[in-house]
Amino acid sequence: MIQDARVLQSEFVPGDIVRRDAELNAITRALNPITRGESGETTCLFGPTGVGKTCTAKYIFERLRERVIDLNTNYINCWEAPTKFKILHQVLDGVHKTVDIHRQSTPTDVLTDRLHDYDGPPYIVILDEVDQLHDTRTLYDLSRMRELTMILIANREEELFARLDDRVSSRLKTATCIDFDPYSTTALVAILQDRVQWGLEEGAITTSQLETIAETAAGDARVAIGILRGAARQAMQDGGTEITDELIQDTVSHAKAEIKRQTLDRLTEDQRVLFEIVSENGDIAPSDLYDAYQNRVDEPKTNRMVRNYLSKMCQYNLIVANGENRGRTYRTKV
DNA sequence: CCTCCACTGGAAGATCGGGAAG
DNA sequence: CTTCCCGATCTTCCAGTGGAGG
Repeated sequence: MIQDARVLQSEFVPGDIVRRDAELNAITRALNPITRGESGETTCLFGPTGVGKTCTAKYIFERLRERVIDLNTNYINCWEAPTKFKILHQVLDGVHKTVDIHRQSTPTDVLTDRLHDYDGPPYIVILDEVDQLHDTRTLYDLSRMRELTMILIANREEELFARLDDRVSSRLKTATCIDFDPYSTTALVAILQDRVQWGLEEGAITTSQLETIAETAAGDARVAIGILRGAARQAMQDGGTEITDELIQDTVSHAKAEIKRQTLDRLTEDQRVLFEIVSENGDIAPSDLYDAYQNRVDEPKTNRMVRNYLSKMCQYNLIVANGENRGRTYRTKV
């Protein structure tokens, strides 16, 4: 039943991007100087998860590599490497400038110097989830590297720019910013159909089933593709040749649980306890939250550290803080 | 209006952990 | 092995904010 499992992975970069023509054109225009061997404009892609930001950026990568012979590219996820050292290290790694830097104890100055010494062909770096960056001055160091073109990907424009210091934001003033809106149900169906065409045998799934998937995914293509993949995999294990409605229902709830588990896996033990407490209590005041946390953990971190955790989890979209100062309460998102 | 105080988040310094040099 | 150095993490301290209650 499954013809090509690769296209059922949400990370798969399709040969054609469905329904993102305007965005593609804008990015292509910003990066056009690269085809002449110059560096392109810094480009920022904003939008919620699963709207095709990463996919579109990677697609552009591929197209540019076809047209430009001398080009270095690199994809960095700032969630996985949020510190200045790791980011700079990975950027240098993309142009093989790190052979002699193994130790963590290399001062970041050494890395910055080496960035500035780079005089190779144009170099494009995608910084995904850039709002997870610990030290936004890292962006300043990167923006001073002349041959480097940055594609920055983040959830919300305001939140990213609010965290930048003046030097960085003035550098990014001229950046091309592109907002990605959530997909409509019909757009999601079109995306799924594209994948189904390459990935599944004919007749394996109906259009109305794709619509069901698209509706539950609520604009998030990653979720939609995840459900499709799960249903196809299960149908194959069951030895069927088509996907039934019940199977879709099962997979939908399964997929939701899976996504939640993955986000929670990215948290530390202390953060997970905090998340549990918040989700058990609905709306909870900061002091009550900290008391509960102290009771539940053997070696509680300080109140200040807990506040760091909470603001981090707000950034991760796991919880929301309502109100300022005294009136603040926390609750889980969604 | 004024004072109190729970809460936030910046800054600075302490501590941890890992890799390298001696 | 010890010592040193780095980034990362955590604590300590504190100024600023704004709602509650006199």
